Amino acid sequence: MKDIKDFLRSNSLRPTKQRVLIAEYLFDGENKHVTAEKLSNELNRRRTGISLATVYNTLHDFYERGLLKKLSLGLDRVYFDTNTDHHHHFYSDKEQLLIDINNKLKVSGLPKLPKNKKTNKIEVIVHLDN
Amino acid sequence: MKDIKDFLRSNSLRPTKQRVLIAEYLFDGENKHVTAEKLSNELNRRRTGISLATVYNTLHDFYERGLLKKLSLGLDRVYFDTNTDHHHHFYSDKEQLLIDINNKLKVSGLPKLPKNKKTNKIEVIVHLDN
DNA sequence: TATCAGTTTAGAATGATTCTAAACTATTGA
DNA sequence: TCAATAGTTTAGAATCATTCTAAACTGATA
Ligand SMILES: [Mn+2]
Ligand SMILES: [Mn+2]
Ligand SMILES: [Zn+2]
Ligand SMILES: [Zn+2]
Repeated sequence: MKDIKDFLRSNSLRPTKQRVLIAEYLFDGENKHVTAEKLSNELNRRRTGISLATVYNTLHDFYERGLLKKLSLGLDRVYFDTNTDHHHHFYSDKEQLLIDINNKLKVSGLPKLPKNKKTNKIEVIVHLDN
Repeated sequence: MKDIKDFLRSNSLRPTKQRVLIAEYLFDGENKHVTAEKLSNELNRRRTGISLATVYNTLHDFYERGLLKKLSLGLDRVYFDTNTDHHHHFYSDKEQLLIDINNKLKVSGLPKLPKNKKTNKIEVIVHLDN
């Protein structure tokens, strides 16, 4: 798609066929939470022949351009989030469940910050069971 | 210390000299956030000769007995928290900073839960910069 | 004190991620 | 058009926190 190539170029990324295929999947309109492994599986399902190294490189490139958010919620497995607005999550480690909370959550009652520190962002994770 | 041996026994843990030394350090009255590596370094500083495997085993044993909380905040490194009350954190990945928020935070404006799910706990992480 | 379940330990294994360095390709200026 | 080059892809090695293995050790019990 011409659109996706321009999208990549406008983010200082050469529109290689690998990046085009990955971007087409990730930015198809619906928000996604993917791990490198899950994305790689999906790309294999599509017979793209894209290597796992390229999946990692591309996710990292997109992240550095601000096209993805990076989530480190549980142990050892990084999620990349196509929803780059500030938002929160329902999360279940056991069920590999990750759902956006786009509502305006409000967190009140915070104590004063440590000296010489400023808040970067407030992250709310609603851990689910059952 | 007799107290610590009883404390361990009352939690179905044999008071070996390794566990006694680790418990003495962890439960000395001030709340701590330790990684296996940081705890191992501290124990080496004290010339205890406790192996890293035992540090992992003991942290895990204490966690299973509910004597520690487990925190997976950033990438790849697990923190164990001697504060077992429900609480939140100021956190800086870059500075390895982790400070308890014991105030009664309030989170309001949550949307309805996904079907057939219930909230286990709400975790608030205030990410700090600078 | 003998027995045995529980514990400790060194070292191997695991697994997500990063690194390396060689082959490949999109871009561009002549 | 196309050579030159900077950027990209890739297989496989390396990294590193953590877990596993299985053999040696020890606290509890009778
Ligand atoms: Mn890891
Ligand atoms: Mn790991
Ligand atoms: Zn999200
Ligand atoms: Zn804490």
